[in-house]
Amino acid sequence: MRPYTQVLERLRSANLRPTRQRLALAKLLFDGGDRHITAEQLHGEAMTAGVRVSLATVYNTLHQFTDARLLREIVVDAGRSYFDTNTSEHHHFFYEDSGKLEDIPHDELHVSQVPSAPDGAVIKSVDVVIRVAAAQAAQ
Amino acid sequence: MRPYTQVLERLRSANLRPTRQRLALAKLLFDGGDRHITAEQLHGEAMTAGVRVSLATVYNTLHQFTDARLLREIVVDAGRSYFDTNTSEHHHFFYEDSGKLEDIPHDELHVSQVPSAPDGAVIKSVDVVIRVAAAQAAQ
DNA sequence: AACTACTTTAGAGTAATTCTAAATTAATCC
DNA sequence: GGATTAATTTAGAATTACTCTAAAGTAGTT
Repeated sequence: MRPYTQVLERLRSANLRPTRQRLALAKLLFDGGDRHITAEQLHGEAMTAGVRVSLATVYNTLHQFTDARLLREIVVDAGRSYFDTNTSEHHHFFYEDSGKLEDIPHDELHVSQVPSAPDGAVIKSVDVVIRVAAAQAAQ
Repeated sequence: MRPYTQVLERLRSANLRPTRQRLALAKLLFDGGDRHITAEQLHGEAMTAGVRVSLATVYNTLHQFTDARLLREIVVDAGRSYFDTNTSEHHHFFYEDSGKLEDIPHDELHVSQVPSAPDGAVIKSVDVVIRVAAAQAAQ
């Protein structure tokens, strides 16, 4: 269990204390490669791993990590937020049947001719979601 | 108030009876050009217009219309579904500040090199959302 | 060790949506 | 056109995901 230098630094620069709960959640989030996870799922994993942490703290932590750019929030499903440990620019497949998300590497999909934002507004992100489902009638 | 031939036909082909509530909601939805509206908003409009209809029926009707391809459901905001009266292929600007959606015509934005769906799955849609906010720190 | 500010937490509260079971209405059949 | 059957609507309860609150706990500082 080596010290998470990157996490620690990010926490410090965001003025977030490296508490037991934040470090345990960071370990669950960032030790498994690229992940897409909901708050309830992460809370479940913490419980399973024997980490005592409340659901409220999981929500707080996910939002703080998102603000600190350690996570990215993804909305693809009504009434549920996913958090993505991959913060680099990329897009997603969304499996409607299972509710799973999968990264599409940045170089495998290109959006061209992005219209400019209206006056006084700036583009915050360009999000592409390709929804897929078990083979049957498409669209 | 001419008879909504298209709506009536779609309802018929979806085995949905043209009830007072469905016809009134169809009128509110399809009489104003392209619209992006939530269930609560539509229910509010119905109330204002003096149409007696329950919120449950508004939800049922929106989903039935979506299944009948009269509407398209759009998820851009955690915990809120929008319904779009424009069912042709196009994408959206989402104004994070106001919660408003705006169409991007199909020919103004192009997604290239769409990766193919994994085996056994089909692509149901490719949705692009450009999130914009009042000018300040971008991304 | 003491102080102060930040954190965590249980549980209440909220918003959007879905469910349920009873009442209503539409379409069909004589 | 009234009776029958099946679809529809509805109020209100239930559910889900999430946020808030205020009290107790913990971290960093002196």
